[in-house]
Amino acid sequence: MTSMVLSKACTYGILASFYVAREKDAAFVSIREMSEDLNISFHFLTKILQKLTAHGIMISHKGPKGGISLAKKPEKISLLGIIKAIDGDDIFHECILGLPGCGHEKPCPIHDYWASVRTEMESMFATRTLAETADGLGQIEYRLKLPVMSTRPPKL
Amino acid sequence: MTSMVLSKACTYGILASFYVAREKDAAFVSIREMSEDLNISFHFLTKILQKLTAHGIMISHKGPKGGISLAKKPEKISLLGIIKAIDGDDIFHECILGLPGCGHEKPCPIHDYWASVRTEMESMFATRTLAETADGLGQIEYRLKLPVMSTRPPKL
DNA sequence: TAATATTAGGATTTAAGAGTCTTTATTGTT
DNA sequence: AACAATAAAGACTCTTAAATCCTAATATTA
Repeated sequence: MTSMVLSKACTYGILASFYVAREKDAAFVSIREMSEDLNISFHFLTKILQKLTAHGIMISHKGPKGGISLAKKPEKISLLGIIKAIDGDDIFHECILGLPGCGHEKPCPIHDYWASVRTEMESMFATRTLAETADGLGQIEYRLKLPVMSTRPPKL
Repeated sequence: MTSMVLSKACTYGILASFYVAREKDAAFVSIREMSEDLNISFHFLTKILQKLTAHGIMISHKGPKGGISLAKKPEKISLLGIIKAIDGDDIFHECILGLPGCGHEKPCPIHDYWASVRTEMESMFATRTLAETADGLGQIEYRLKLPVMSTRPPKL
C-alpha cells in the first residue's frame, strides 16, 4: 500500500539541509532548535545529520555554541549528494520491478522506459543544489516547517 | 536507508499480471502454480490479486479449474492502473519532501522540478500496457522468475 | 576545573509493510 | 450428494523503518 521515492529520513535530511543553508554567516545551527522549528524528532534528526557529516556534506561541533553547518558552499551541495548519503543510490540503478540481473542483456518488460525516467530523476536531483533552490523561490520560511500533528484530547 | 518507488506488493502484482497475460486462450491461471513459478508467497500473492479483481482488472473463479484471468484485453491494462490499484496514487501527487500543502501557491524548493519528473513517470506507466510490453521483448519467460534464495545448509 | 550545553552513539520501543497460517466459501467432478 | 480443488478472508507472526530513550564524549564558559 505504501510506496515512497525518498525515505522519511531522507526528506528530513533535505529539509534540514535547506534550513542550515539559510544561515548566511556560516555559524553553527543548533540541532535541537532546528528539530523544534521543523517539527522533526531531535534524536532522529541527529542521526540523519551524522550521516551527512560522515559524507563530508556537513560539519558538526560539540559543546555550547556548537551545532551543525554546511561543509561547503550551498551551490556545491546537490540534493543528489544528500539523497545518496542517506538512502544510498539503489533507487537510481535498480530494476523498477525488483528483478535482480535486469539489464541490457536480460531486460525486464519495461527496462528501457524506466531507465529513462530514472535517469531524468537522477539528473534533476543532481542539478538542484541548496543554493539555487532555497534562494529563488518564495515562502521557503513557511514551507520548511512541518505541520504539528493534531493531538488527541486527554482522557477524562 | 530504504526508499522504493513501488511497494513489493505492487511489483509482485505487475509481475503476476504479465504472467497471466501470457495465457492466450483466456483460461484461468492457477494462483498456486503462478506463485511457485514466480517464487512469490502464495497467500501474499492471493491478497494482491484480490485488489486487482476488486478494481476490475482481473477476474477470479473458485473451484477446480478455477484461478485468475485478465478482465480485459492486455492492451487495455496499463501498468498505471495496476499500480494505482495496489499502491494508490499518492506517489503521483504528493510532494517529494512530504510537505502537505505543497502546491502552486506555496511550493517547496523543488516543487516544479519534481512535478515534471513525476508527471513523466506517470505518463510512462500510463502508456505501458500488459500487451505491448510483454510481447515485444524477449526473455520474458526467464526474467519473470524471481531467483530462489540460497538456502542454508542443514545443521549436523 | 567545575558546570553546562551540545553532539555522538548504542539500546530499546513502535508502527507498518511483508509474509504465514488457518478456516470458510464456492465450484467443478465423480 | 459427496468429494476435491480452489479462491476469499481473517488472524497471526516476522522484519525493518521510524522514533524514542539513555549514557558517553566533547567543547565552552565562568
